[in-house]
Amino acid sequence: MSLDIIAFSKKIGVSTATVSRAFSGRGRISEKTRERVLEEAKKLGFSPNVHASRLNSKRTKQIGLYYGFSEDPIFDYYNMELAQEIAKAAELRGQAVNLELSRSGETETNDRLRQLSRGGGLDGIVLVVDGRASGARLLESIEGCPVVVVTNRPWAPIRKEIVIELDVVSGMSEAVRDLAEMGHRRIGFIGGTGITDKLNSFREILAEHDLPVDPMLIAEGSSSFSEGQKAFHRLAAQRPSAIFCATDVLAMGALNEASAMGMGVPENISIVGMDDLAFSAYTTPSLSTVGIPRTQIAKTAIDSILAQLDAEESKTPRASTKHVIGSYYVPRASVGAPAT
Amino acid sequence: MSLDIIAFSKKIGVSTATVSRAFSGRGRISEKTRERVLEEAKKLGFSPNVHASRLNSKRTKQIGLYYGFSEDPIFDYYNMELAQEIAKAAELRGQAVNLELSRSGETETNDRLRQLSRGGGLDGIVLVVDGRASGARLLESIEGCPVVVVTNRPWAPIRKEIVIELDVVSGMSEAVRDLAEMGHRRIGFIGGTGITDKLNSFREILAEHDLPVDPMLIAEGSSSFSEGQKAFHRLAAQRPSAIFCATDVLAMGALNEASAMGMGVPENISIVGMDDLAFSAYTTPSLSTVGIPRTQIAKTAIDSILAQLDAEESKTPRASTKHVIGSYYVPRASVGAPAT
DNA sequence: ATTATTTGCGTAAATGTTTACACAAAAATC
DNA sequence: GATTTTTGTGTAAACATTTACGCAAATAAT
Repeated sequence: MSLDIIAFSKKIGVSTATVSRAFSGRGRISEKTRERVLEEAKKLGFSPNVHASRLNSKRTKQIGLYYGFSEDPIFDYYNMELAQEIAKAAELRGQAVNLELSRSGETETNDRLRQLSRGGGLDGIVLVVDGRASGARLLESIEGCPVVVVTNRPWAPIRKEIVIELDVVSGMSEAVRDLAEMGHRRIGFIGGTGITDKLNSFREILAEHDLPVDPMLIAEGSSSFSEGQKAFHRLAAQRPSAIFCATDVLAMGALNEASAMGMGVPENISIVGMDDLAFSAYTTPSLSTVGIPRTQIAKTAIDSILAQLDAEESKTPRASTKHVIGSYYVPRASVGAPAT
Repeated sequence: MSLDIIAFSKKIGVSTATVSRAFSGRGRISEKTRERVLEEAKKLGFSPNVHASRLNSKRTKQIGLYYGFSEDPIFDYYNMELAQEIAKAAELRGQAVNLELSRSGETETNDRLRQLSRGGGLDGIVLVVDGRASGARLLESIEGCPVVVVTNRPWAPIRKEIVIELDVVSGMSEAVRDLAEMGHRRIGFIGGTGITDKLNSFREILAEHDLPVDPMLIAEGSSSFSEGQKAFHRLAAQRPSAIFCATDVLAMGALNEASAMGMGVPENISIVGMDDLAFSAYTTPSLSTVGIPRTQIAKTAIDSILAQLDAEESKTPRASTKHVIGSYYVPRASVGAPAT
């Protein structure tokens, strides 16, 4: 069918080695020959077969992106935006991204990860997890290629993995300080299941600002839009002056319900979200939110993988490394001074 | 490093052929041996090398997803949601998705596509394009693997490609009919560059409903949120009773500006978007919108590729095929009867 | 019980590259 | 001008599988 390297090299009168060198850029080859080979290749329609190529040179130029969540497979806006950044960062380093959403069950995901990591198909794996336990089990299925674990929970190293720990506290602190300085005293919290960490951080931060932690001002549930509506409805009865939501989508639910209840935002109540989704700038009023620099997460992840590959090649011993990425606060129109 | 098939097969006392058959499921092998091999593999930590495997069996189980846009590389919410659906559909068929966002320039994208398609690294390519010209050029770089072109413009076959043409007219018609029946007469349009097709369709549909097409009620620009705000501001001065936006993001800009101008939606003005993003249900008020079934696009795309591969294998002659996928209307809170 | 068919497995020849090694020609050094 | 070094290219051995083919054992047909 399509030309192979032997036929092609014969046709243009050089050896396969020369052709290989022309394409890979590795090895010694004169600039003139190189150009001629590439030109002829374009003319005759030859491209080297990637599988044969990868069978030898170990790098595959592919990075796998996996989401291992303790609950149902989620691929929400936050993760979509993160995936996009990772794809961009990978591309800048000449890597393609192999995207696989969560498999049906944990066993399947484990099998798949084992297969992929050991099979040599990937230069590295970026594993985004939310829970410690399930994440750890997934990690154990990965063997023989660098892994970066992106997590929002504290993570003690299991193997030699690279950990990117997302720290929401810094951004939340900024947000709470902002609210406190405006005079807010009764600040509520709408959380989602599995994100009790955020709630704990919230409590601590309130305490630091000498603000009361009223259990009646705390709602937990899933992190869906409708949950945001319901939770807001419950909490509003307690007359908080501001509400902190664990995700932007929850915050949008809250915004929506506020409007339905005839409460003006921010005149009657201030609302803060978390995630800094692109969309959070598009709500009415635009949503104040706490975000984690996704571009930085992505860049760190990809760079770490490539660095680890290089280290492996030069036989440098490696140990688990941790990067902690902080968060920031974006004040927007959904926050204002409390009604007096 | 990790076990190869020769060492592994020797260790468990079978031939490499048997191991290969156990993993692939192809060829003749007794259930008992098969199970034993797989079990031992798990125990000893063996997984077949994917590159060596793919070098022989032609299928790679990877489908490439590319966005070829005439303008700057865009990977907006709409395309993210589409990508997600494609990844899901692929996964159901045991395919992984190789995601590459647009390269910096068209030449680079072309080279990359040529390399990937001829290199044998992909079972097929899904090419999402917005313009006819650039899409056609990209398509010409693809050789030697099935392609599905997803387009919202009329597309005449170039090679033997499969075309998925998205038809927004059906959904827009529904929407306009709904507005007309409610009594709307002055309906405006906010479009984006490169989507004059939608505007043309809009004009035709209005004409069908004997509604006037007032050029003062038509705004064109980019399809960003801020453009939506600006365009709404201009159009509102002309007192339309409803506005049709070419994308949901434009519509969100419109919603935002309406609120800023103190106009109630839908009491003073109705707003309809297009894309049916998940987020459009989360706005305040929730956004009526016209969508195209993304799940169906994705399923059609993946199935078409696999069908084409099968056809190739059995040497069935193939011709270009076109699937036209219609749109639907989702009425929500942003639409109501016009003020009398 | 004999023959025909099917089943299970091993042997060995692809698969299409890369790269270590060898070697001549060209360039640099003395 | 002779020797050393560098450069450019070719030869052939990996790389780790799959699969066509062959053959014995097991099963089915007569």
